[in-house]
Parts: sequence; C-alpha cells; structure tokens
Amino acid sequence: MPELPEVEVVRAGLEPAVTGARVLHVEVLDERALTRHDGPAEDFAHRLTGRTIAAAVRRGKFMWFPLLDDAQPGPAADAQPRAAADAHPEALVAHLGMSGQILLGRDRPAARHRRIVLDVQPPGTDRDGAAEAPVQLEFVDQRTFGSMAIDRMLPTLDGAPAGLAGAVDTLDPDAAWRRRIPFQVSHIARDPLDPAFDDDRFLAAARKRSSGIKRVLLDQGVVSGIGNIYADESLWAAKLHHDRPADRLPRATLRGLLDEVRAVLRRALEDGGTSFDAQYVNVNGQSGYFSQRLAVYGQQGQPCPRCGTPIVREPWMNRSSHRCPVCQPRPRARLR
DNA sequence: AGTTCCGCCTGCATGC
DNA sequence: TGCATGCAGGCGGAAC
Repeated sequence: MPELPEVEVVRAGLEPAVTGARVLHVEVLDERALTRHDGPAEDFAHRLTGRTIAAAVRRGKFMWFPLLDDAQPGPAADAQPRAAADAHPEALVAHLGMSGQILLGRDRPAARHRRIVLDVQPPGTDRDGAAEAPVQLEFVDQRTFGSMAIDRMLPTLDGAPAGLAGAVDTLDPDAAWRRRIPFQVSHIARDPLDPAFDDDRFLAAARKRSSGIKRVLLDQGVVSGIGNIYADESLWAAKLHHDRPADRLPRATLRGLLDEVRAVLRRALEDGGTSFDAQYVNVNGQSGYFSQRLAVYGQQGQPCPRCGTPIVREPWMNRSSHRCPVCQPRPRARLR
C-alpha cells in the first residue's frame, strides 16, 4: 500500500491495537521480508519477542514502532536497568514497498503471501477485568519489495518529533522516542503533512535540481510520501508538466504545487486511500475510495475534469505519467 | 554531489 | 490454448 495516504491508513489502523502491546510471538515465514534487517530471522525474532510497543509512527511511506526497554528477552533481562537499555533504543521498522499489507485480526484465513506474523498482547482489560484477547499482525507482501526490520534509533537532527504518532502525541508528547528516528529512515525527508515540514527548505532544495519537477516530488530525500499516483495528481492540480525543470520554476509556482500536494494527500486520506484492487487495503482488508476521484492517474482517454481534453498516459522513467495535454503542456525545448 | 539506470519480485493484462 | 512481453502504487545502490 504504497503512498503516504495508504500508509497512514495502515498506521492509524494499527495504532489502537499495538500501542502499549507486548509482542508474544514472532514468526518469519519468508526471510526476504527481512532484507532491511541486519541479521538472520532468529535475530529479528529474538530482539522483538517480549518487547512492548510504545506507539505507531510514520514519516512519508515508512512506519516504525518504538520498542520500550522494559522487557528485554533473555535471563539477565530482569536485572537490566532501564537507563542502560535506553542507551540503545530500537524500533520495529516497516515499509510496504509496492504490494505490502499489514492485516489485523484473529482467525483470519491465511493470506497467500504471508511473510511475517506477530502475535501481540494489548495492554487493556475488558469489562470483566480479564486481559484482552491477543491480536495477530500479518505482514503480507506479494512482490517482497516491502520489509520489516529491527533498527536502532538516532536523535532527530532538528530536535522535532520524528513523525506522526497519532493520539499518543497528545498523551505523551515528551516521550524519548518522539525525537528519535530509525537509522534507516534518517535520510528520508519529512512529509508535507508533518507540522515540522520546512516549506522554505523544500523550495531551496527543489530550486537546486535541474531535473524535472516530478522527479523532485518523487525524491524521498527532498520531500517524502509522494509516489507516482499523487505526483501525477498534484501536477495536474497545479497545471504543471512533469518535465518542467525544477530549478526554473518560480518560487510562487513551487509554493502553489506544495499546496496542491497537501490538498491531494488530505483528500485521499479522507477517502481511506487509493485502491484499484484487493492489494491496497487497510488493516481490516477494506479498500479506500480515492480512485473514484482521480483526475489523471489511470484515466487515459477519459476527459480532463477541468477542460474535457482526453487524458494521456506516456512512458516516463521506465514507468508512466498521466496528464492533460492542454492544462499541462510540454515545456518548450529551450526550457527543458 | 546530482542524476540516471538497474535490479529486486510476483501476478496480471495484452498480443501473437 | 500457450507463450512472450510489458507493466504495476518503491527503494537502494552502482555507475556516470
């Protein structure tokens, strides 16, 4: 479930189930789901089993689950002082790649491409005071471009919260994990919905790039969370051709584009993300509805919602770009 | 350092 | 019908 809105739908769906939950059991069915983990499956399982998840956090298309230090596995764990463990903070990191899903539940029929299964114990009790039933998290991924990993956490460079943590933000804004980011996410820029996103910094970075503006939108080191769908949708909304050189776009144009990016991402989020098939679903296996509002992505041959001209789909960087040939004319040769 | 290309995978639609 | 080809919402690393 690739781009920001789809990943946020998953993060928000996981949040109530995993916050404060303890990992009871880890099962790795396919080691290819651990390509970002520095070690074998046994190491992944060992470092995760028994740990308590503090929250569900997201930056761009990356999610992570900070692990508390209270329950390190192993015989010496009980004697380990909290401060010592806290010197090596860790998180479970998840990236969905092109086709990853995280499904929540119990008694769910086994999905075809199950890669990792986590059993977690939520912290609460039911009305009778009994412990809540354990919950199963299934990491399902057809193409195995997604992955999970245990990674160390570093302080954020700007000192701001590392990403969006949902309701926990208001409950525990000063927790140490808020201002730490997994090492493998540290090179990813903040996303445009992050309150700490620096618009001027984005404008400055974009204006240093000679490549086309779509390439810049897709560069997760400049701005994160945008993929092929929302890049095309945002460029249509801003009436920009994808090959317009970023360094020749006026600042006001870039500001306008950033506004459109935010509007598109927010609208997609309201609709539960974009789903074309059963591949892109929330933690309960349900589809989002934003595909019904797409102006250009996958709409080749359909009329442009603004001017009625048929939308075209063109090869671009070994992928495709969709645009309105009238609203988004190709830049003149000397501007390319 | 910025930019571009390629490989990593499986499944599906298309065309011959 | 079978088979080859191309394409799919992403990322990181190599090569220029």
